[in-house]
Amino acid sequence: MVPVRADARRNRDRIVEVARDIFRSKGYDAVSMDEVAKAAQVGAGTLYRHFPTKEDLYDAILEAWADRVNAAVERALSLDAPARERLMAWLADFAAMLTEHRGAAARITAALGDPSSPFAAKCQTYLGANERIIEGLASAMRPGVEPLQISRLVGGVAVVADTSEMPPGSVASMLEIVADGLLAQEGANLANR
Amino acid sequence: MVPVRADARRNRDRIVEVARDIFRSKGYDAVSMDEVAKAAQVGAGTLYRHFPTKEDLYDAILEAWADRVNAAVERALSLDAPARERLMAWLADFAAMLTEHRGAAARITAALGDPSSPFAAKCQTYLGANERIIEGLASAMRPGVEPLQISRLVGGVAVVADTSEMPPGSVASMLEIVADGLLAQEGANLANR
DNA sequence: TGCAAAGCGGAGAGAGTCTCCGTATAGTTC
DNA sequence: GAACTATACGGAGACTCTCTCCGCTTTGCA
Repeated sequence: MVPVRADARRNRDRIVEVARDIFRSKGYDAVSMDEVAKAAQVGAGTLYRHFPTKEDLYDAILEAWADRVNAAVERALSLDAPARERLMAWLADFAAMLTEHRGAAARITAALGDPSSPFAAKCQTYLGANERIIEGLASAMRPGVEPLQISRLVGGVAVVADTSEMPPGSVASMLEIVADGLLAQEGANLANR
Repeated sequence: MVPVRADARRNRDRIVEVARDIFRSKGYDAVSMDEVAKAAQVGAGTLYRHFPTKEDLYDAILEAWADRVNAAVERALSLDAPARERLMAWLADFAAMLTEHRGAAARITAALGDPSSPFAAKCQTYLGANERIIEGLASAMRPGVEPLQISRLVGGVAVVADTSEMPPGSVASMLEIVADGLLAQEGANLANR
């Protein structure tokens, strides 16, 4: 086992903690690495040794994310409500988590199909969550829907919400359209075909 | 009326022409303004006098866009086919136009609610097109759908498609889900509620 | 206490966007 | 067609951001 020097661990922890606050208050794109280094009182070299890219740093900040995603799935599935309402609960929770830090939704969603991304582990969590949703609501779900599709649809809505200064409620109404699409049964709209 | 010097007009036209090719081959983000200036054989100062920002330059490149958007609407509405098919024709055309230049979908979609954006005029075209679609397919359309909602949903799908290296067909299947959501009638999924 | 090995930090390379301002030229006036 | 002025040109460089290199410092073990 490789020993980790105490100063290294201390610096790493302080960087993550400080960076989390800065990202939350200013958004991903508006934060420079120099700014993080200064705030954490380390040199740029130190920052970059711990986190080779800005995305790696962001990935470390999202450490606890997986747990929250899984909790949201369980919460939605365990609701005593119709399938549509449970689906909406999940979609809304997930979109909210994606837009928690400005600029994050686009990066995470873009990484969905890229195993080499620093966010690959987060994406697996995300895809797994949607897999659970599809299983849990199987009887009501549109036939043939895949986790990747739901992930991308909600990701797309989240990206737009993130970059558009939308009034509250707008996101929800867009998600309702997506939800209805995801629940559409064959022949449900036969009259329109 | 303010006279326009011949050299100025010549340069402006050449810049737009050259830039269109470069953006098409490399994508918005991968092109630097210096590169455009060099290719158009003008100095950086000249480029920036004609187009104060990179987005202004891009806006000029999209000059003929409005016509194509409107043509796509007319084409979709005039199809002799069920509403769902006509809606899909439009959504697919529009998503394709948005992803024509890599990086453009995100910028145009983000500008939808921002009247001060250089793309404001393009956004009006886009919103107007969706207004026509809603009117044209009114009887089949989900009650209460607004142009801004469709614009953002398709924009979201386009952004994801643009940043994700998706296999052909994936975009279409996501748009089908959106289309079904947009056509969902009250009570259509009653069994799930 | 001594000494590798690991870690630190900041100057600066490289890439962008965009500005400033001295120079050149188009178009008008006589 | 020469002189003049408003307009346009061009490129050096200011500023910002990500990320690297390498001489110096600190840690933890013997």
